[in-house]
Amino acid sequence: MTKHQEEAVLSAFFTEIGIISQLSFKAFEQVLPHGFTVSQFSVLNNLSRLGDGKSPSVLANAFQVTKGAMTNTLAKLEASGLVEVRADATDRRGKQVFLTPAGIKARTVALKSRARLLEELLGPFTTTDFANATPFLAKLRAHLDAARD
Amino acid sequence: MTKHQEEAVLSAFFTEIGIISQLSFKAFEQVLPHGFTVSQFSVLNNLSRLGDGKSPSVLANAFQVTKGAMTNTLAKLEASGLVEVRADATDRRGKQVFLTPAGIKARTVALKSRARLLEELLGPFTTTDFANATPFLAKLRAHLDAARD
DNA sequence: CTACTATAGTTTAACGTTAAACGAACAGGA
DNA sequence: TCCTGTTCGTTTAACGTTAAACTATAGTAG
Repeated sequence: MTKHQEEAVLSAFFTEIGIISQLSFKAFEQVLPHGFTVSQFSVLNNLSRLGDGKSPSVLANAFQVTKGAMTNTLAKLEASGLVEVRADATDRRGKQVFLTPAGIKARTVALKSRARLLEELLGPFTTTDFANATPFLAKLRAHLDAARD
Repeated sequence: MTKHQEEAVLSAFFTEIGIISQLSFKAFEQVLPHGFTVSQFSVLNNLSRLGDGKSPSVLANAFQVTKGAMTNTLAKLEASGLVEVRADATDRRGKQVFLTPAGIKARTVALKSRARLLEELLGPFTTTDFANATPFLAKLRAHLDAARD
């Protein structure tokens, strides 16, 4: 295989990845309640799955987003009453983010929408198709994450 | 496999896709000459590979982007002298986009940067790994593309 | 204690994008 | 010819994001 052909293979791979990412992201966003973004859902989901009380900067790190972006996302969530941001008692610079009952409810509703969407995205494929494809992607993601300077 | 587990499989797959897309996109952008965006490169590359003289709306469609976004991208490319936008003689509403010599050169330079980057992204994997993963992704992409209402 | 450095969160300007409204030009049927 | 609807490209406001500057607090070495 020539250098040029190898390049074409990688290029095709990343092109497909990019398009799938864009299409699935948009599809998810369209299924969410109006004005509710994927970022906001992701924060809610993270707090619910992994526990709340996290600081904004920890969340920003988890989602590979700047602190400014997280300030914005949390402000929206707080304005919607889905999250409560309290001062950190042990570090007066810091804050802690907690889910409200409304936030928990909003998350479960969004989760159901996502479940319906995923079923739709499944299309002619089987769960096994996706399960088979994932390990390589996970390894690749880990490599890219580590190689990021 | 329970409904919940199936959901987790799909969710994990799309999560990996999203992260890989974001990381590789950013890596590519960082490697491009300053002020040169991936969108701009993509247009140049499309015109070079598939022939120029295309209209802005055809390009907007090809990249799944609004016409307004393409207006913006083409304005930047034209301001940099990488592209020439001419009125369409047969349809006075339309325009046609042509590569300039500088545009062709800029594309080949960017292409070399991309080749170096792809080699880096290859990491511990082989070209075959990517080649094996691509067909499923391509089929999935086609499905998502078709299912998009 | 005093500096110095680092970290938490906010704010600002800039960017690329979308959605929607718009004028101009085309296409088809009455 | 006129009407109706469609398409082309641009413009505008709004959005979410980044990068960078900034304030306030914390940690640490002298």
